[in-house]
Parts: sequence; structure tokens; C-alpha cells
Amino acid sequence: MPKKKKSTIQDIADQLGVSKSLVSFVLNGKSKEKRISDSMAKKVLEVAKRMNYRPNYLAKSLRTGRSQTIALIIADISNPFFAKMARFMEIEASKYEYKVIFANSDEDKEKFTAELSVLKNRQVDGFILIPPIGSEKELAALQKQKLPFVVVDRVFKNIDCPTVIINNYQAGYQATQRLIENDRRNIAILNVNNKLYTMQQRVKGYHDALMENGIATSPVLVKHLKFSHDKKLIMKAIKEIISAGADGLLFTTGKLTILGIECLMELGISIPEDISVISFDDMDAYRVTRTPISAIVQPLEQMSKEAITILMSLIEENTVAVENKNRVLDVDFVYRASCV
Amino acid sequence: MPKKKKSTIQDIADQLGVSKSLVSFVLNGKSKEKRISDSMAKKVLEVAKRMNYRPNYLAKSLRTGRSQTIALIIADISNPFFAKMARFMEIEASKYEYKVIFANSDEDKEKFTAELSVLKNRQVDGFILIPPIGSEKELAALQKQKLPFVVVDRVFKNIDCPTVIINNYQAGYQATQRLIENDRRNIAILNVNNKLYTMQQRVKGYHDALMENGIATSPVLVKHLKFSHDKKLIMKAIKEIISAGADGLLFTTGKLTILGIECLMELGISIPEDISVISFDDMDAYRVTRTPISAIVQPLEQMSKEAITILMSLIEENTVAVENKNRVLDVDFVYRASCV
DNA sequence: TTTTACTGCTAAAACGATTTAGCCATTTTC
DNA sequence: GAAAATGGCTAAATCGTTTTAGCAGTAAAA
Repeated sequence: MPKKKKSTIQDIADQLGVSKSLVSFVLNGKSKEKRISDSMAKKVLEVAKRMNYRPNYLAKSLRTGRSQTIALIIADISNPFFAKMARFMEIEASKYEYKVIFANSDEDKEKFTAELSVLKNRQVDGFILIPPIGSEKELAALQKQKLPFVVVDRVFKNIDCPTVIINNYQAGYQATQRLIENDRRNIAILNVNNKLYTMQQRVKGYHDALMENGIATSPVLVKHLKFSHDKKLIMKAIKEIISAGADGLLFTTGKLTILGIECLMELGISIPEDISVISFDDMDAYRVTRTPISAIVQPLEQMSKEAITILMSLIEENTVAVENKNRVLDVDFVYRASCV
Repeated sequence: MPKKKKSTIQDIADQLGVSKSLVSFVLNGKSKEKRISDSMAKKVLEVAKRMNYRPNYLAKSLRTGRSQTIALIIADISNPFFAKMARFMEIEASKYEYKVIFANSDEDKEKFTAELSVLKNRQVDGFILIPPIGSEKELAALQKQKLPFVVVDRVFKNIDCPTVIINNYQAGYQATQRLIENDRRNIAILNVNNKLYTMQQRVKGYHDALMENGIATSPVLVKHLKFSHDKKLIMKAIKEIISAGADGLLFTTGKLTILGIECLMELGISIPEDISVISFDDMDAYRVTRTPISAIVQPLEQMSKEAITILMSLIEENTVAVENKNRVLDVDFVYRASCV
């Protein structure tokens, strides 16, 4: 069985007895520009169809220097927050005929660096990054290499690059304000990754809301966890804030919340009777918890859209409008029974 | 500012005054085989490092015919079931130095076909597919084109291709059996995508369990929905089975379950007092629902691992061992308070 | 009639790697 | 001492495109 070879531009040219340049021109819609006769153009198109011609993007990319591929490096695609973002990114990228390769860093700087390196080799045209703590050097290197990239959901000190984040301070402030309005005075906050500026801002918003309402802040009510996946750590923190008399609780990530709620259930603590709860990120699960959980809704679709738009402008125009360079988006809130 | 060009194999060759063939041999670890002197090999490596040489994978792939990339076409990466699978696939693929490009079909045959087409053009070495209903023709075409692919989570009539699925019949059977053991006699099943063989098997397992326990099956307790994301449809179905006196309920997907539980809550129906519940797929949410939900746990990691293994063997050896061609994996069960 | 312009096309270089075939000098074998 | 083997390297083809420069031939302008 003669393995039927895939047809190339040369095959089409041979069929018609013309040069492959001509075929290439026609196939790229440059017939007019390159003054190919209509009759010839038609023939080329016909033959291409008949031979079921499919352009080889490797060759195309090698020649043009564009791979029409972007890389998305997130912490973990199995985290719904990132998965949703990935989905929106893919939708948006496909509008530009771009495909996306994804990689997971697990918030590990070494992994992140390694992934970045192999993706560079693969000649992706740009990167959407959610870099782990301590990635400043990598980002600086990307800048020096003039590789297009956009940082999402995070901000890094001393790195002046395109970013898309939410107004974390505002979100933390308003959520706290809401808990205060619910007559809560011992409001705790459960946080993770506190070395990230964006996380610090969430906590700052929380602090300022308390302060401006004349409520003293208590260090024992502010918990910074090392990981969000370790239930034991979360249980310990929750026990501590409960002992300290917490009657309100703000979770700074959805992952923390799921485990946190589980702990509260196990401890027999009622929401909102014993403790009022609000969480960053709106998870599907919040609608089916014993008490539906209120959430700070990040505009994931908009974030993704803007990030891709910026990246495409970097790739195509090699620049981005100043007013778009550092986007700070407003969040939305959905209040459910967990805080009333 | 002279845009510092990326260094190529030629640059290294020029530096040392040798041929690029030599450089290529050394860089690919063929020094011994190609009898390059140790001293020269060392020099090449040094210069490569000094120039920060990074191979261009486009060029490499064009020449070798291997892109070291596989495509993953699923319904929707934002669905945790697929997202987890994607994560495991990525982990496994990276062991073979493969990257994965993902695409979403939304269970739409046209989208699926379109994605398949562009990914073929991009010269991916193989596909992991979760094809929508009615994809037989596409799969047959892939076979005729001798493109390596593995179908996961689904089976298609008349398509004899490598697959990895779970034992859906067994899973449906055992879950139903468990509900029966809980003294439930009016057991309903909420299903979706019933044109899929794998879904039919879940229902068949349900039916047979009832039959073998001498319980009459009632058509009104068997609901086949068109979509899993339409809450209204689900609400309607649930109201109907409740009116019909259902005291047990088996959901055939996690997505259905989340919305289904929400409906049950809204209707003020208690789990497991009024109705005992088991669900396919183990979602994070099940641990924080009012009543924790029992689940049929699909071995996602194993499925992903086996799928990648098969695909790699197809890519590399152009064949797969018969005993591995059609894998049927056993599921696990986690029983929580929703069925006691 | 010569020049200029246009029309329709082609040849060949280039992208950055891999790989085959083979060259030249030295060493080994008989 | 001639033939064969070995060691260390290179030239050139190749993968499938895009793109630049330019070549005939005819038509319009001078």
C-alpha cells in the first residue's frame, strides 16, 4: 500500500505546470496583488481542492517567523479558576487564528522557568503568564529578549510589563464592608500566597475597611497560609480564628474556600448564624453548599479577552497603547445566604 | 539598538570554523556515533552555552516530521472533569517531551471537525479525542489518513480504534445496587447525551440492577436530557420524578449533579431522607453540599496515562499491542451521606 | 521608432534544522 | 608495501513554505 503522501504546494504546481510561487500567491489570496490571471487562479484553487491540499504550518511558520501559537502558563489547569480562564483565552485567541499550548507551573518557580524555556524553543509567538512568586528574573529576561508576554492576575515589583488584574484592594474592601454591615465585628481573613502583591492588596482592603469603620484589627484573625491545598493547615487556622471569636470570614481564593467550608462543616459551625462568609472567586460549588456562599466574582471573560487583545497587539504591532498596558478591572459581587 | 538575533547552529559553526553538521551531531548527542573528537565536542557545547543557543523546533520538526506536540480535543476545558483529565494528560505527555495543544468542541460536531482540521494542518503528531455524538465519519477519515489518535471516555459504533473507557455498565449497575441496598425501590436516573454508547451502558447497568433485584423499571423515572447545562430542563425532570415518587436518584454526569442538587434544594427535598443520591464523577463540590454526595470515581489519572501511552506507541511504533488497544477501566466508589 | 508601463509569470534564496554520502589523512592488516 | 579500516570532519540535499527580484511579451506613450 503506497502511503499516499500529503500534497504540497509543489504538487499543485506540477499538476498545472506552473511555479510554486504562483500557487503560493493564489493560496494566500494575493492573486490580485501579484497579478495572477483570474483563470489561472481559479485552476489553482480547483486543483488544491481536488488534491485536498493542506498547508504545512511548520514550514509556513519557519519561513514567516510566526507560529500562530501562544503559550499559557498557569498554576494548574485542574483548578476551575484557571480552567475557566483557559477556556476564555482559547475562545479569544481563536478569533486571531491562534492556538494555545498550556503548561502548569504548580506555583513552582523551577517548573515555571523550565516550561518557559521549552516553550521559547517551540517558537510560540507570545505568552500569557500567571507566574509564581519570585519570577521577577524570568520576566526581566523575557523583556530583554523582546518576547511578547502579558502577566495576568498578578503584578511583580520592578517589572514594568503589560498586566491584567482586578482591583484587589477594592474587592477586599467591599467584601469586608459587607460583612461589617452584617453586624460582624470579629472578621477574619484566610489568605494564601501572601508574597504576591495582589494578595497583599486583598488583605489591605480588608484592613482598611475595618479601620475606617473604627474596628480594631486583630492579628490572630489574619491567617496567611503557605498552600491552599492542605486541609490540615486550613483546619488549624479555622480553629484558631473560631477560638478568637470570629463571626465573619473572608476567603481570598476559591480553593481555600472549598476546603474551608468543609472544615467549618466538620466543626459543626453554622453559616451564617455562627459565622458570615464571603469568598473570592465564584465556584459552582457555592450554589449547592448547605448555605450558599457569597462571592467576589472576577470578570474572567473580560480579563482573558483583554489579555489576549494586549498580547496580539504586542505580537502584531510590537507595542500596546499606554492606556491598555496595565488594566485593572472591577469585580462583581454575588451575595448569597452566607452573609445576610 | 541592533535587535540581537537568536543564535543558530550556523552561528556556532562559524564561531568555531567547523561545519554545521558537526554542531548538529554534537548537540544531538551523536558525538560518539559520528566520531567527533572529544575536544571538539566540548568546544561546541561550550560555545552553544555561551551563545545561549536554543534549537528552533519549527525547523527541527519540519525536517524530522515530528512536532512533539499532541492535540487534545475535549468538550470544554472549563468542565472540571475534562480539566482534570487535561492536567493528567499534560503530566504524562511531558514525560515523552511532548506538549499539548487543547481545543474545545462544546459537544458540537461542526466545531469538532473544524478543530480537527486546523490541528492537522499544524502537524500535531497525534490526537486525544473526546468526540461529540456523530463523529464516526471524522474518525474514519483520521484512520484512512493514518493519523495516530486515541478516543477517550467514548466508543463509536463501527469504528475500531484505540479507546480508553471505564466500565460504564458496571458502574451504573453497582451504584444502583447500592441504592437498592439502601431500601430504595423507586430509583430514578438522570442522563444526558444518550446517543453515546457509554451513556447507554450506564443506563443499562441501572436497568439490569433493578431487574435482577426484581424491581420493575418505570419509564417515568428514566430521564434523558438534551443538555447538561440547562437548569430548566433539569428542574422539569426532577419535578416529574419526584411526583412519580422517586426515592433514589442516579446522576450520570457531574455537571448534571451540581444543577440537580441545586434544584432539589430549591424544592426543599432532603437528601437522603426524601431521596438517596449517587453521582457519576467526583466533584470537589460534593464534599461541601448540605449532604455530602456519594460518587462513582472515574480513574482519571489512569485513563489519561493509558491514553497517552497508547498514543505514544502509535506515534513511535506505529502500532499498539492488542491487549492495550481497547482499555476498559474499573471505577471506584466513594460513599458519603447522600446514600445511607 | 523608441521608451515606458503593464501583465503574467518564474527562479532562487531563505527560514534553521537533520542526515546522507563521502573526502582526506592516518593507522592497521596481511 | 599495498589494501583496508578507522578517525574526524564537510558538502549538499532536504523538509514545505514565502518572498524578492526579475524576465518576457504586449500595449500605451513619446
